[in-house]
Amino acid sequence: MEDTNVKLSIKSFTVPELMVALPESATIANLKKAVMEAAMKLLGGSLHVRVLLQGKKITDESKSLRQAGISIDGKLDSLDFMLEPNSFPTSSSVGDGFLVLSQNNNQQTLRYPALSEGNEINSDSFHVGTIQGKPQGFHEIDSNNSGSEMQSGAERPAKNNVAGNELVVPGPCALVIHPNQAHNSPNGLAVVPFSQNPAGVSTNKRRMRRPFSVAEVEVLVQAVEKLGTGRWRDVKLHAFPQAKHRTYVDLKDKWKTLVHTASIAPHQRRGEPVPQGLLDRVIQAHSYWTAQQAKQQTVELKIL
DNA sequence: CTTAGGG
DNA sequence: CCCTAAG
Repeated sequence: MEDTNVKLSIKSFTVPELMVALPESATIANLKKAVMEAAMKLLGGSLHVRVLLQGKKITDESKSLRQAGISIDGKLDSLDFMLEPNSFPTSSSVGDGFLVLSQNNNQQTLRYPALSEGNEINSDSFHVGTIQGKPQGFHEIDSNNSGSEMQSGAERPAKNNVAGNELVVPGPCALVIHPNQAHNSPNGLAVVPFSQNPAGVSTNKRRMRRPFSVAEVEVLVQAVEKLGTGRWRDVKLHAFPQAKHRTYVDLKDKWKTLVHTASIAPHQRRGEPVPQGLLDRVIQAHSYWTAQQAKQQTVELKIL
């Protein structure tokens, strides 16, 4: 039995989101120190490494890489590693499902809101890096790490979070500066644990990439064939009522890419190949509903 | 909040 | 995926 080595390289680690608060009078040096302390505190605590393949977490640790689908020929679309606080043991006792990087229970507790999404993947785990496997044992890495930006734009205009029954976008942490009072701490700086955004600072975190599976595409196409391309709210409700991710805007965007995908040569397509049969249906439906929409507009003009 | 498109 | 002007 061949046992080829699956070589992987992690291009870079995105530091988990850190919370830092300090007075405006603090210096850049103070800022650096505060961030350093937050980082050290995080690393000092025990963390877990979670492995995700194409957005789905791999829970069965007894699986071999090959069985899990992490093989050279397994056209790995995206292998992700995330660091998670060792707050709540997922299920079993010790040494269970994860690799414990560090077993140090430091003093102050940096809290990371554990907002789970039922059966879905915890969207607020820390995305650390992405690795991609290539057919020939070559490996690239998704340079697009969606992690915390600790550079300049640490803040943006407040976003209106949809608070409906769905469309839940956690994003509890971000590096923010408390413009308010100077906490009483050794040097006026303080690494504080916060639950939300006390100062009303926008918590914007890019969502993790979740490539549509062929099965999902199938469902989407089915829905669009029935409902058309102008009622994404309904498409979402009919095709992905339970998927917390996959908002109607996502579905609309996916349809857009599908239409495009169907128009380009197969060799130019990326990701898991979508059956040509499905792409044909995409074109059919797209064509049909586009014409339908044109007719609608004609009617509207007649009325006017 | 939903549509509809550009970014 | 994100951002947003319009509706």
